[in-house]
Amino acid sequence: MEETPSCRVETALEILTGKWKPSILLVLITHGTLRFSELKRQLPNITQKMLTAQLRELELNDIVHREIYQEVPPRVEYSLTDYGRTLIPVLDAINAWGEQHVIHLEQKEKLASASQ
Amino acid sequence: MEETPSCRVETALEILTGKWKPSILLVLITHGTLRFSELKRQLPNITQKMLTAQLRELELNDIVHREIYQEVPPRVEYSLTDYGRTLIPVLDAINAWGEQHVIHLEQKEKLASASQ
DNA sequence: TGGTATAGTATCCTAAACGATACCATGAAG
DNA sequence: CTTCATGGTATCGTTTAGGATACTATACCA
Repeated sequence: MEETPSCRVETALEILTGKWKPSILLVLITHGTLRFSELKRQLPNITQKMLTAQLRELELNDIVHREIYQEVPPRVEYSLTDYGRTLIPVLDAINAWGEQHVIHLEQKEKLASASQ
Repeated sequence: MEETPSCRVETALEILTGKWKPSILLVLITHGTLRFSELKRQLPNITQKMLTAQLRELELNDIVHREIYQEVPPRVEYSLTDYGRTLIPVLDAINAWGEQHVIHLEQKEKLASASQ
């Protein structure tokens, strides 16, 4: 456990990467509190197993709060923690870069096909 | 190819993730131009295969420039492109969040062991 | 008595990422 | 004519991520 910049970047990226974590976070950011089944409805192709697993990891890192209501059938609600909300600017920065990267790649394509 | 925020975030994250890409980028940011062997020296545990593969991907995405000199033994130099440098603020944001996240987790640990 | 809803686990399988190791081409230096 | 350095490929095996599917507990409702 050294304290290099690349180690810190990797620590942060661990939280954001995985096939589903960005989508889960964005759904929670835009919808606030959601129960498990609602979350699943917003992510049409995720399996129950993956949704559970990713939520557990986010919970372990204090990003997501899990509230269980003792009812039958069960009700479990997920939301961002205050701490989790500190990720929003980071996601925004990544989103902004990704947005213009798509444009950058399109222009590169155009140049490549024009020069043929 | 839809244009959702989560798709853009994932596009950007594809470039940053992988076991070695953050380290490679940070080495190139701090050292400027490096030849293959120097890059490898800075990343003690990477295999030649992985270094080559990751550099090729970064090159494809226009992040890294590869300059071949026709000499024997071969000389190949890698550096960030101008475009690649636009990633630096993003990496900085991720790094800053990762830095305080390490602290956050330590404090959580402390609280957990104190309450036992 | 049996079906329904919710939020999961458990088990097995595939595909992709990653790693270890061996090999290759070139020309200069000895 | 052999050796060395560089910047790679090729091949194989392992490990991890992710997916498909089946199963579970609980209480209510018909």
